[in-house]
Amino acid sequence: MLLDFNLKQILKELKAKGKPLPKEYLDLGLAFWLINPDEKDYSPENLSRRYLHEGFDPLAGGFSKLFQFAEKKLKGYKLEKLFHEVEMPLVEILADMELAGIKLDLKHLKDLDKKLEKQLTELAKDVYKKTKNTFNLNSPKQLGDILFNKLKIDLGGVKKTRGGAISTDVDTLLTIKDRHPVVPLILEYRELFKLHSTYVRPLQELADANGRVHTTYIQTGTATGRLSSQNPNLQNIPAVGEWAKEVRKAFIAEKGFKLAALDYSQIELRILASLSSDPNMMEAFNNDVDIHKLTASQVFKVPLEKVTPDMRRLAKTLNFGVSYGMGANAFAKTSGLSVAEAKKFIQDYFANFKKVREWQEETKAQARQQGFVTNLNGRRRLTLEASSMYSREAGEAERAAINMPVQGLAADILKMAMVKIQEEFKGNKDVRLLLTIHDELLFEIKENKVLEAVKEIKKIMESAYELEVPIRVEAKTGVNWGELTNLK
DNA sequence: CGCATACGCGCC
DNA sequence: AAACGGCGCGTTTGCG
Repeated sequence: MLLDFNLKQILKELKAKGKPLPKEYLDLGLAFWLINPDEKDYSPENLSRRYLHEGFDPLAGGFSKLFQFAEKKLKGYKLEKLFHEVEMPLVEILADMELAGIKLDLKHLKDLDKKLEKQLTELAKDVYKKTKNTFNLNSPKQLGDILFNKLKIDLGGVKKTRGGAISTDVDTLLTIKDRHPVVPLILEYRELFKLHSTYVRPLQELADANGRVHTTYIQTGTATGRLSSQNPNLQNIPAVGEWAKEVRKAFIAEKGFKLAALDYSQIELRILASLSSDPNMMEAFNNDVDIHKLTASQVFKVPLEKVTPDMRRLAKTLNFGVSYGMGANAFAKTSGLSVAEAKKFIQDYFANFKKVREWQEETKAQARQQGFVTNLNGRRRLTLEASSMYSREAGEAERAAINMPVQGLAADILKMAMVKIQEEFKGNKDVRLLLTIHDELLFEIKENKVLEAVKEIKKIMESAYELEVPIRVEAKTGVNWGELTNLK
């Protein structure tokens, strides 16, 4: 039995050298992450410091002693199954995904790069002209000074930052966009600069000799059970808007292959329906009704046919917000309603989904009383601040507490599906899992195998876990990530 | 000079 | 005045 930290890295190195993998291995960092996922650092040095007060010196006894210590805790917390059957098998899967990487259309990126640079130069020039000033457009401080001190734009409705400065974020710029002709230019500059500096430019630099980029997944990177991705982060590639589409078009399939994206439809809301056993919400999913539309019809008290796109959009915000514990203030801000109206909508929402509120209240009580919450698989997270005397702190912990069982189970379901998919397609060179984006898996599949493989993957994903409502997966395919089309 | 922080923003 | 859960990253700015 090989016990170590960073086993993914070890496996990657062995694979790269064509050497055989150890028969049995366990990752200690992962074990300790399951025990307490809120630690930032899962190195042996830090764990030693962290657990010293329990009369234990991990470094003294070596990794074997350390694992004995972890094993006891995993057992006590009923986390062994998650550890041995989900997280550990995932290590090699992630290693393979990282080694595979995803192919980039470097020519497309270069063209995009040029277009963005040209646009940015023009926009900046225009901004300097309209403000009669030359300054660093990327400095919120300088920008705020120009907009509100030099141009004396009205401050009505403009908020302050944490540090007390006048905010220049998108929300602020949108509220003042009709107060001065330069503001829309700044909004556009912001959008394009972000795309260029965060995506288009770095991606080109990170591509290997075959034009593929290799992310690194951090398996101990979140407190809820999700994965995170870094260097580059391929879980936050732009998805909305025309420019975003151009960026996504740069992610392509190898010659002879196609990309296939399979994503869980409304997985978190399905989980919420299931956990709360809310009859109303369960019925929607059992009957395959559009949940946002249904919510709209109930909150607005109109028949389904009378739901307008605006009503649906509002209901969608409500549906998402509720699982995060959103209050009237935040809902008002994101929906454009007044706080009073927002409050009313949230009330109506919970009147319709009574059991959802009950479940949330029970979970918050648990968080306060036991100091931790768990999801259906035993995945746990400490919630010590839930009983804080500071209401802001307690509120934050409560919101995290009601979110974790939902987000954490969604993460588990995806991970369990990944493990099953790997078992099914082990050694199959025609089907490669490339990326995971929380509720979505992106594959590269040999052209003539796409239909067959996608059908099988979809089946596995939809049956990876049994909820009280059906789980649905949508599949899309195409030659690049920006132009995928539905596959049914 | 390097480093940490503030700010802002991309995704689910 | 008042944070909506989970992340990673680029740029600016101020500090040692």
